Amino acid sequence: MDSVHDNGSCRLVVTELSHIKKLVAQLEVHLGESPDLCNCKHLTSQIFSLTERSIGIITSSDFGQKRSSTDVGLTPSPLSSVVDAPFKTNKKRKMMEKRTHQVRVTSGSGGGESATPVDDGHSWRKYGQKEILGAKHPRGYYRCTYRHSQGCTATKQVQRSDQDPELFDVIYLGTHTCVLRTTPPKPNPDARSFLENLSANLTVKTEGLAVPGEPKEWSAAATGTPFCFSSTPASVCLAPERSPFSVPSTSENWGVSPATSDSNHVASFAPFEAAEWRAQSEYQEVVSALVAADAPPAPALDQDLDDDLINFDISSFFA
DNA sequence: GCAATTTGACCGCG
DNA sequence: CGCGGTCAAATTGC
Repeated sequence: MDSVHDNGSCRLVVTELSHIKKLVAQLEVHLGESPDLCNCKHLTSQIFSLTERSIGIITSSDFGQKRSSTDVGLTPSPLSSVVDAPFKTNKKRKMMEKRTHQVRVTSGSGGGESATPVDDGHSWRKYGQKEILGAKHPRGYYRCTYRHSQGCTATKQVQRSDQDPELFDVIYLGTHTCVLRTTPPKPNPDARSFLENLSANLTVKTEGLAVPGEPKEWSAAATGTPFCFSSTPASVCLAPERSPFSVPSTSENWGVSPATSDSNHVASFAPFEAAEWRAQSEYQEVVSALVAADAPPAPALDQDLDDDLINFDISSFFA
């Protein structure tokens, strides 16, 4: 974990992110000349602020150490960490493993709350919600949709952070024994092509410039593409299948992920299968934020991911 | 009509 | 006894 905070690496990332900022700024200038492209300008500003945030996170050295009172007891470790917490000898109650893990959702356009932190590739069904003492936001309880049909005992709890509305604590309990649907082709079999694809899409979007002002703005964020490079998930986010997310009917989506009951086709990244998740997810988070998808973390990518992906990122992103 | 979500009640642990 | 977790009836959405 400490290795992640290695100074050199951080500096590198910061440098690269700064580079992105510059590029985006340039891009914005260019876009400014074309009235049609104001929507893209909007995107660039989103990218810009996102990048800035990432830099901030990194330079704060603790990677988003912002404390939220609710963190106490939930996530002993910093942002987006996966924690193995051997359960305190509870007799019968939950001898299952517990993994805590924070997820940041960036809704970019300030559209307020977005609906779902991440979809982890499993189908969850909400079975409860509770106000938690001392926490502003209630906690949502989810179990695997296939609990009965396949006897899968996995559950998760999702709670929004008090202070940072974009931060969610997700606690996974137990392991999935259900059969994951056939893993769809990973969005990033190769980071390079992945990003080329991305930039290609960006280009297309620049030209297409579909309906800007639609209520999409919000739904885009809620749609399961929390990281907003676009308001049209299908085009940029490389996970077009994810769009059918139904925003929970509640006005208070605050964060209980929409139980992804319909996420049959979601690019899978299962916290349990992807054992590599650990601390490197700190970088991953930044990376995935930049990449506008939360899917990438596939078992295949290991520690190499950090550096490689970031490098790819920077170089091919706007190239 | 079915499946998913909501929400108050219930239960067990500390 | 309070709090957190789960259950299950009612409600809502597709």
